[in-house]
Amino acid sequence: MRRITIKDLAAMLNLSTSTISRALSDHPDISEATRTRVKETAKRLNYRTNLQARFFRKKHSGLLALILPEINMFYNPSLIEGVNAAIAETPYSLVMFQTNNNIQQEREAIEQCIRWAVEGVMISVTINTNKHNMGHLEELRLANIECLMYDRVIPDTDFPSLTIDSQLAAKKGVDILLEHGHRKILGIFANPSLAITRERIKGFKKAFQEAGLPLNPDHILNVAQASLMDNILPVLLSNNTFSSIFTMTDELLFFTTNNLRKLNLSIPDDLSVVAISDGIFTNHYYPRITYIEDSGKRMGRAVLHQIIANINNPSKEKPSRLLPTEIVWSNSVKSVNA
Amino acid sequence: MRRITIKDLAAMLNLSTSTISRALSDHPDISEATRTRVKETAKRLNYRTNLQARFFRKKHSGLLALILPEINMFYNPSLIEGVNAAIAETPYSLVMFQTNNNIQQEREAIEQCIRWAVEGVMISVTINTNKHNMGHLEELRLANIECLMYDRVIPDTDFPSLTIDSQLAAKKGVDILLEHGHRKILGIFANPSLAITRERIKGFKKAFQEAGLPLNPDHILNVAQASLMDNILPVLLSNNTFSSIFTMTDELLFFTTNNLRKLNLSIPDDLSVVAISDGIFTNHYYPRITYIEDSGKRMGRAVLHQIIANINNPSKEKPSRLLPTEIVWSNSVKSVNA
DNA sequence: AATATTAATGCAATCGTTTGCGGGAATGTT
DNA sequence: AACATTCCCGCAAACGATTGCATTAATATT
Repeated sequence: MRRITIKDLAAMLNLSTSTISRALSDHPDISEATRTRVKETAKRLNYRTNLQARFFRKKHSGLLALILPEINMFYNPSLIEGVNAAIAETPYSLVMFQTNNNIQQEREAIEQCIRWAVEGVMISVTINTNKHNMGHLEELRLANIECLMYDRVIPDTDFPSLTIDSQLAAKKGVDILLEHGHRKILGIFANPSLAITRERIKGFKKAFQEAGLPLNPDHILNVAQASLMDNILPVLLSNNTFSSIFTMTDELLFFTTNNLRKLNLSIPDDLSVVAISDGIFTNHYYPRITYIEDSGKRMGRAVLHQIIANINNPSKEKPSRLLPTEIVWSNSVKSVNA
Repeated sequence: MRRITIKDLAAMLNLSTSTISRALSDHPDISEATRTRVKETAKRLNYRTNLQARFFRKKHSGLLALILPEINMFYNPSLIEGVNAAIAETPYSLVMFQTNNNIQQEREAIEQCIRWAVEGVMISVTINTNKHNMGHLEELRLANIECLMYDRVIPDTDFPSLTIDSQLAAKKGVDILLEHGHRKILGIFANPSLAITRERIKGFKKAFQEAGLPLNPDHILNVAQASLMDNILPVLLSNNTFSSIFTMTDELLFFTTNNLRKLNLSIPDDLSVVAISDGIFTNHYYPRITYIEDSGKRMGRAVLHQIIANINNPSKEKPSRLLPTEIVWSNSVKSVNA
């Protein structure tokens, strides 16, 4: 049973394919009468336009690509959800690629994007991608494909990007702790090769600086892999007398809470905790944690809308944007004497 | 700067497009000399085959669709990861749709699949999809598109499906508790309109039955939404004297651990716990939980390989398969006197 | 040397849809 | 009545790649 095509409809109705095509897309040239006649038999025969053929002829693909480095429990799921929710209201479809933080896989994903002639690429780069090995991103520009970096971005390039205002978010979080009298704050950060890590560390430092307080650089912990915290944190917490912890992501927060539980330390009685969080984990976890919201879902929506906007403004300047963040309060912060 | 096409190469090398095409795909008709000549200039000019055009001509799309009802922290992320990992080794690309457990969105997703002429659809249906409203799935069959249900499947249809052996997995989990002397076991299950829920409940019951033990039906808890547990569980646990808990998913386990923490009940001293789990959460959470592994990543891989196998065997029978499960031991189960 | 065989390439149609252009019939205008 | 418009529709090319078949040139066979 072959697929019904416009030709079939044309033959069946003694019309030309052009008339069928125009009738189906409500072209004013076609009379009301034949228009409904065409549409009815199209429906009756279960005709569906072949998007592959349509986009091929129209010289665009109707495809948007989402490239992500990895998928864990946090952030990326809600980002995917946001992208999917937003794309459903557009004529585009989403193709997905995962790079496993492997730059070679990232190159291949981008090759596929070019071959597919996707109209836009939303990419969160691998942990190893930087200014000096991003030739594959340049290929996108050469191929005239819009590229928008989100979350894990490479700063100071002429590719547009979309992230939260990481620096300010971190500062806000630390400010909360400082305002509650905390001075010995352990800052837990991800891999420093990530720009967002560096930005959030900057915010951490800035909070101390603007408060006119000294910062012990040993109080900044960088963990390349969150699971390493299970080794580091018990030692660190027993050798020091931190009164509070700030984590730059949900994943780090998760491992932090695990370790506090293991060490029989409770929040906020033994330690106050603030995090930058997507909000999903923090809104379900007990005890509730005060967090600076970095909603993956919102980011997903924003990224999708932005890339479509960029596609529709091929000439205009495409600036990088920083999304603002809000504090979501809970009881994970206790006041202490400064 | 237009995209380089085969025509461009042909003109440039004074060859026909057919020769270019064949040279690029190593057709034996083409001499070694011109073959390398073509490939070199193709590389030099940064030529990339237009997949849209190729697949259009070849009458297949090179697209596989993944349809999922929702994306939460658990299971689906690792399923997506598994699918992505496996598809990377194939010539296919992945398009994704999310239905938000809305059957209308599911219909639209399937419409898109047909329009795109995807070659296979991997679908976990919405909570509302059942034998009597699955007409949209029949459309796939009419369109000659392979369809494979996974995880949330509709049983007793002639669509092939892939799930774990839910009944056996649940039985295994409960057996562990029974063997450790537990008799008052709280079974926590998801929405009973899901086939996997019903299967797992069957397994729960079967464990008691085969052990020749009575089962109090009140000990089976069905929660439509996991977050509702925050209201139900405290009451249930204070009105009863359960010695252990079995949860059928990670999400239910997560809310369970939350509530135990809130109630100051510890695992396994106050309550033993066993779950069916993807393994990601359970391998990072403290305290560790003994679980029956239902790895989303493995499922993702299996689903992808299965649908490709089905595509390549259009005529053959396509049976539904049940994946086996293994127990992963931890210290979340304490022996009690029966 | 005539014929058969093989090797290398080109011709042209094709996939399903869109679209610029042109044309005939009906209607409107003077 | 002659002309200009408007309305509806068809013709045919095009998008980029693939492929059955034809064609030419080179080589082998007798």
